[in-house]
Amino acid sequence: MLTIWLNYMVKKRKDDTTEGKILAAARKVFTTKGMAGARMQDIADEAGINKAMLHYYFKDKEKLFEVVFMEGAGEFFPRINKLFESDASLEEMITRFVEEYLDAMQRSPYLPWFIMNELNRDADTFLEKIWAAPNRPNPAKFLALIEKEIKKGNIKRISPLHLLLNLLSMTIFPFIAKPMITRNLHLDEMQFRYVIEQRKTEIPKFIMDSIRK
Amino acid sequence: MLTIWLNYMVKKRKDDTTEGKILAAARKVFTTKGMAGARMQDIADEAGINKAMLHYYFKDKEKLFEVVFMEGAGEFFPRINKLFESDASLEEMITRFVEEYLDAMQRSPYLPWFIMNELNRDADTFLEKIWAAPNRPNPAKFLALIEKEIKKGNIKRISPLHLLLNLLSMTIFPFIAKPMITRNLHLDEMQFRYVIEQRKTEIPKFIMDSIRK
DNA sequence: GTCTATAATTTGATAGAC
DNA sequence: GTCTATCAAATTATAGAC
Repeated sequence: MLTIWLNYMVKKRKDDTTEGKILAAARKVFTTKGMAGARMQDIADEAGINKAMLHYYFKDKEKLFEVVFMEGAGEFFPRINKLFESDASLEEMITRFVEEYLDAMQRSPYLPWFIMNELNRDADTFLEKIWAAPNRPNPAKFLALIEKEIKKGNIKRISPLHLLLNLLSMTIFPFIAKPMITRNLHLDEMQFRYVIEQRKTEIPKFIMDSIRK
Repeated sequence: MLTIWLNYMVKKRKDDTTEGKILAAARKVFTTKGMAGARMQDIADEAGINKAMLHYYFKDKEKLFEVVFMEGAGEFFPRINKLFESDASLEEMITRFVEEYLDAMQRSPYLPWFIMNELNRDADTFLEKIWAAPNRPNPAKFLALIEKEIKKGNIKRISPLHLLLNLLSMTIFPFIAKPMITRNLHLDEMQFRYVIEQRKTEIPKFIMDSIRK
């Protein structure tokens, strides 16, 4: 009885089903090599099965890629929205956004690069679908809040647009430039993680120091 | 006599030779689609010639890619070095770096993405070669200058590493995220150029406001 | 559902005429 | 140097046995 229950729990774990193994493998290969560079054979090997299974479960390469991409975009974009749609103060908003975003990206470091990458290749195809999703990125509220804070005299006069760009840049860029950064600054994996950890406080401090009156 | 001279001048223009046409086409295709996504046929079409010519001039795809990549990296990295090795003051250094970098990228907007992209794919292969080049990126001097300015009490205590990361992020990231940015903020090509133009003053101001005592 | 074997397609590269 | 036609290799996709 216990074994049945254990079996059930284990079987339920996504990564133990064939479909789950394929998805995990596809995620890994697509996010590191991109759509064009990924090979179906690599994905099959990574999943420990054969190519035919990939087609059995996901029809063709494009379909499999789309699942992985949309899943990735779904993780990448809503975190931006959390920032935009929260009711917190500006400082709190910024702090929490940086923290949560860096945490999420520590778990999937290749995600920012992967999303940006495929967006550069095929912006219209994918942005169309992301756009249609319920939690599409909407910076309007964040921009409006900054305007309000300026008018209330709480922060310096600054372009809301550029503040937003600065925030996103400082948070996301290090993951995209990771190979360049680790190499040029002689950082190993652990040290890079530590630098990212530091940025959770460094970025909000840097921003607030700049806009505080 | 005049026509001979004119002919000579015209023939000398790189883009009018077959080799020049190929290089220009390869630049365009490789920087937008990447090594894996680029097709030799696309390059040939873009150049207005046939595939055989590509191999006649550049042996194979990999060799052609390497020429384009190293040429691009040669343009991308030395501008970082100009910052690192100048004798200017910190503020002047930052201002000039941002200005020159954004100018260069306005001319080749896909360059940052292209370099980062291939570095993500094949970091060791290319960083090895870039590293061997005489003008390899060397942030040490910039980091040292920041330390000095802190000790002299000219600026706030701040982590030099994070300041460097912030500077690079804010300058380079918008070009990598261009499709996302233009789409989400409803910017057309002209407006994007204008925003970049604004950043030449916005970024240095943002940084100096943050680190000034 | 899973496998092996094979077909079909795409794409890089070359041969050979001009 | 340039072109057309063709080959060779890599890669996606499917057929069919179990």
